[in-house]
Amino acid sequence: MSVTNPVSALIQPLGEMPPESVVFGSTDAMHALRERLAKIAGANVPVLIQGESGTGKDIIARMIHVSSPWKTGPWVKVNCPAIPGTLLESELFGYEKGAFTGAYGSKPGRVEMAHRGTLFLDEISELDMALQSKLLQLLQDGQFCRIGAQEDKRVEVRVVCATNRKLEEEIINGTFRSDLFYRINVVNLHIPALRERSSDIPQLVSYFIEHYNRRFNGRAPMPSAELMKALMRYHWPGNIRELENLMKRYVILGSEDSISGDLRPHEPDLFSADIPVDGQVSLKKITRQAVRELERKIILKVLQHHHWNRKQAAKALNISYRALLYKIRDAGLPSNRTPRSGAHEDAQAAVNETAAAD
Amino acid sequence: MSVTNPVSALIQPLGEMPPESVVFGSTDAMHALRERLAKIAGANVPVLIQGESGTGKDIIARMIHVSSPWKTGPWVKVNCPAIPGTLLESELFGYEKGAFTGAYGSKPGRVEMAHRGTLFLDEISELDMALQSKLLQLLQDGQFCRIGAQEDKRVEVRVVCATNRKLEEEIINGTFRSDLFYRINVVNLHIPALRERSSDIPQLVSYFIEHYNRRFNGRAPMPSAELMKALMRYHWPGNIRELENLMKRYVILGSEDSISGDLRPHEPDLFSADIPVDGQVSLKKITRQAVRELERKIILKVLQHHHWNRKQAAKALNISYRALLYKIRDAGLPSNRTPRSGAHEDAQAAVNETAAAD
DNA sequence: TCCGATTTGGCTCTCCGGATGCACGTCAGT
DNA sequence: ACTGACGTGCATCCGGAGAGCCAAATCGGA
Repeated sequence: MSVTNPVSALIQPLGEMPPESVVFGSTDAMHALRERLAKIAGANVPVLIQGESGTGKDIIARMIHVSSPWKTGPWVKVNCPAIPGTLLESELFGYEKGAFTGAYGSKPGRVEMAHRGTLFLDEISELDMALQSKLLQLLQDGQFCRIGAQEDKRVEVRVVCATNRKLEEEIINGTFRSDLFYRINVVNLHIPALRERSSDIPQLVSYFIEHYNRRFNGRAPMPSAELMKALMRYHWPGNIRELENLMKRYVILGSEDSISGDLRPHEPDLFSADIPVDGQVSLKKITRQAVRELERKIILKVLQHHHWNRKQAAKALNISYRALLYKIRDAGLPSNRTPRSGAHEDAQAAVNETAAAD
Repeated sequence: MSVTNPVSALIQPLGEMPPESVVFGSTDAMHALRERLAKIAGANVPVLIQGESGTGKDIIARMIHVSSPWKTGPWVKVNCPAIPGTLLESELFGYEKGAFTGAYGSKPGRVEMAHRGTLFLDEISELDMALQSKLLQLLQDGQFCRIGAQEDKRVEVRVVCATNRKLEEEIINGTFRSDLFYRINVVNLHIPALRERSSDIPQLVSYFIEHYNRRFNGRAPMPSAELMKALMRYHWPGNIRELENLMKRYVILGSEDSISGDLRPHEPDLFSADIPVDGQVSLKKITRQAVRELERKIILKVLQHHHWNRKQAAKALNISYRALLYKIRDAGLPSNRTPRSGAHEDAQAAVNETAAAD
């Protein structure tokens, strides 16, 4: 999982991908995933890949590409959060001369570049509303429009999206369009977290050690049984990427001690709202958390209903304006929001276009 | 003008539209809708289409267009929320050279492009007030004015609007002009949600399966009776679009298991974040209620785990013994004593009995 | 039957988090 | 410049949660 510059490097070195057996391991869930992938690769339908950060979503996406009929076509990856709002649109859809100050020439967007190939949108949850709409149109009828252009263009692209968040929640929060979700969620690949398939860890470990031994001319031996056990017990918040980096360090430093310190055991999950009968769990904290959560949902809903007019919302909620602000703040909701359409700040970027949704 | 181009794209492959029988199904409400549509298509009056997201408002709108006398004219669709505020105006009405910085040339708007054709405004509730006014003028006397232009222009367009919100409420909220509403609401087509016409689902399912079998060279059989029942029970928040995508997935993946997981029945969440949109229902009350509910569950569980020993339970919950008693009381939990040798005719025992004992 | 332990309810008192009102500054539209 | 909505800081106030105390009820055991 070479982390390259998110946007450049269009045609990525596919050769660096680890062999299939390593990617998938031997867990049931991953077997199912592999089969599913084989089935869907050939059909030109959008794919949504969901999985925690570091689970290798980009590798899966690339595998979809190379096993599809468009494998000879371009492979274009766009890492959405890496590009600030306004630029992302021009990056994706391109622009015509004079579309905005500084646009002296015209430029094709990534979407066009991906014609007859695969367009991979990483972290799609980060797209702002306006771009979501444009993307939706692209998915609905294969059309899009450069910024500042008069007419629509038509492309054929296979779209693969990835995210590490639960889009369902984003929809409830109002930060993701539900119609876009239904559109990209035709096929859903959920990649389990590494800790959920710890039986694959030995295989991965040996692969990485071998790989880095070769690359660094190392002689690091297989880890001891105890260390392997520790590796399997660890909960890997960074998933495979973390494992890979740890193995890299192990090979370079060459001693087990140098990494065993990082494997501190399973910290107590503070957010498990469930009712852990066993240990002491302050009821206060749980209820507090729950109240926050609930308030957040309600406030969000009411605010949306009132077009983010806080005064009205506060009145509707029967709390003081000031209190609502408090709650909004510590609910982590956007504290500055232009009233409509969710699109803020960019004065003049996005132009044009029908985009879909009914 | 280059109108033809954008519009060429807009003259969409209507061939891809499902046959009428599928769009409408056999529900009474949809029959009525079809008749109504036939009646109004020919008259040059504005139409307002209301229906949840994904119910196929755009298809209906297109059907209006193709069955109207202007079917040879352009079909122009504008998705309002896709375009941030200021730009939408130039997009809709066009601008003259020099109207604002960056306007080096003049540009016709979508309204002009739709001359002698149909203009479809999707999600019209997202229009801001200023544009609502301009649109109102257009509807009233067929005139509009490019940004920066001196004189008005005149066009003949059939205007069709769609929204998934209740405009009546928007009016009350002051976010939609009532006069515009009356103007576009001359004919009102309300499209029922899919869940409200579940008897159409089998027909739709078979249509989609056939369609996608053909497109993907699939061999997916009709779903089993149980699956069909599940499909009809599901509440389809994404309406037809969701159904379509689910069927797509079914055809591609080829197994019922691959989709049955998505049909989980309408679970009302742990403590649902429901209602408050309607009237002003205080937030406090709701949260209070929710907290009670949650506390009740937790306390019950902890108590059971501790064999109804309140002292231990209180300690486990990190609250004072006394406080636990309070909570137990106003959670309506059995406040009786060791239920063992009940020489006591407690009204509400019922619960514990067997539980305690040791 | 009596004594101590445990449980429970009722009653205050205190304390703190959250809610409020007010003042002031900012920003955008007019 | 004026207005209205929004954001922030500050002093204040309120109510509910918690703690402490006491009395009554009940049980176990002698």
